[in-house]
Amino acid sequence: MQRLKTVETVKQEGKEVLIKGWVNARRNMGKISFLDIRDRWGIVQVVGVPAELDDKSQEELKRIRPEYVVSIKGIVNKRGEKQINKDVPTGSIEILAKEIEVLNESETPPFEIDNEERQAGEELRLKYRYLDLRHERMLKNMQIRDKVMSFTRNWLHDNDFIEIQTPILTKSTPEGARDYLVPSRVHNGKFFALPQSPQQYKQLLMVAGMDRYFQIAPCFRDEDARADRSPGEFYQIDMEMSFMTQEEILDLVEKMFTELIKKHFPEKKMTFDKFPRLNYDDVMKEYGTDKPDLRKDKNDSNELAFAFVINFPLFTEQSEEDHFHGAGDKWAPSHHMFTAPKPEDIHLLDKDPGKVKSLQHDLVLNGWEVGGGSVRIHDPKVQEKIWDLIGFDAKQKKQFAHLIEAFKYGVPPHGGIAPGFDRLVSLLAGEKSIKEVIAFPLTGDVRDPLMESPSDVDKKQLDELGISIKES
RNA sequence: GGGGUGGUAGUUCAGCUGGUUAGAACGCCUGCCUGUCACGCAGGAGGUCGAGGGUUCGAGUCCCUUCCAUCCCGCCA
Repeated sequence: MQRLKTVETVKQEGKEVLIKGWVNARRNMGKISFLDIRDRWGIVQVVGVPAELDDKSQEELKRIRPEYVVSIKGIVNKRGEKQINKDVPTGSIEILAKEIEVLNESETPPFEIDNEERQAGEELRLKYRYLDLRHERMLKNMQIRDKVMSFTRNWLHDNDFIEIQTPILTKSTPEGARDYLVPSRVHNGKFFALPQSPQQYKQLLMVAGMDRYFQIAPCFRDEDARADRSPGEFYQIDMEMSFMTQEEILDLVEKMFTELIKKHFPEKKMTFDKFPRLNYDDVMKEYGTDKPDLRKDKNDSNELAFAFVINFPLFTEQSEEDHFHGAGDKWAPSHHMFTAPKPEDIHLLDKDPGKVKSLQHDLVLNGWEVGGGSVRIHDPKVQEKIWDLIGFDAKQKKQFAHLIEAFKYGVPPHGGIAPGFDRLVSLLAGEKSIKEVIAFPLTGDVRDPLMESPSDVDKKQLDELGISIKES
């Protein structure tokens, strides 16, 4: 006999069914007991009456405790008028048990799984994440994440994007954040870096003629965590397109997210049908931040106020001691060094770099930055000029020689955007912290209490890598 | 690197200006209960008050040191 999902039993009135799952609750009334059986799809009530059970099943019924894994065969009965529970999808029926088997016992969990108002501390939740994920809310968050992931994939495929995996072991370059480094065994003393974003690869894919690329890309940055910032690793919906203007890129992103909300989140209210395109200068003046919360009701997590911020300055000025990664001048790119200046401002690069606006665009949602991108530089001469302005020396330029080399061979005008996947899902799930939508997140101080990583390694491993560690 | 907040039962927390035997809720164990659905009722077990030192007749409470957790700033092109 095939097992049914708990929620499917509601359609099986009068029939014999087999269900398997966890004991969510047990209510013992003396001669009659009720069990709430939980699986990924929901909960169904099982009625245990000794007279209906063989000896073995009676014994099994007695020993059942919460979180035991059980297999139950029984008849689906309609509940009496007074017994109907409107709060549960399967509340109109119950299963009269005929055979009960305990498939596995469970120790008492270290915290109450189903207690919304008294939730365990984060350290404990993460140490026992597999129990924490049994919570209805966490299951829902994983399902939302899955929906956003599959919708995005399908939508982009339907719109002529090709999904391509770029390397995880790549090269450390003087870009924004601190790199995670991976020592090379074959080349002792040299290191791979984990990608902060597939930025250069996706631009090279445009040179390769892929036209429209995307990847749900893992990104790694060794910077400290925040509520909206996962430490270590996170995902971006990384997109790059050839022959597209900035406005065409923004239109496409707007269309994708509008259709996502319409299809999977019909309960959400969009503040703007057409995402406003806001000037950076105006936004800073009016809201004092480049990621304003534009909701009409700031407390309504069902309201979604998407907007684009454009016309960023190409550079930000920086102080003497705060040089851009050792580079020598006072200008740092406000987005990244591949961002194109607005064509009409190129003449200002020599005279007044601070006045140059760029083709950068940010996507903001309810006060969070949920994506950034730009139209890129595709003229090697302009790229060279940008590097000079941020003070790159010959050695630093050489680290990007491959890109300049590639740009000699017919590079199309191109640009892209990378919406932050985890942030987007957090906002759609109504969660304040990004950790709530990641199955196994790291703690704020970059640990995994479950696996206990990072960890020590064998001396033999270190020797192979040519690494010695100071004894403390 | 800097700052805020916290650490008391398995969990979430209360515990006042220092003063008998450190409490609550939930969870757990035992018993009773044939219509519950977070069942109910009766009883019970469970604590090195993060650790070390100090002040005091007396410290969960005050002081010092230290460890741990969590949030924010810096940082995150």
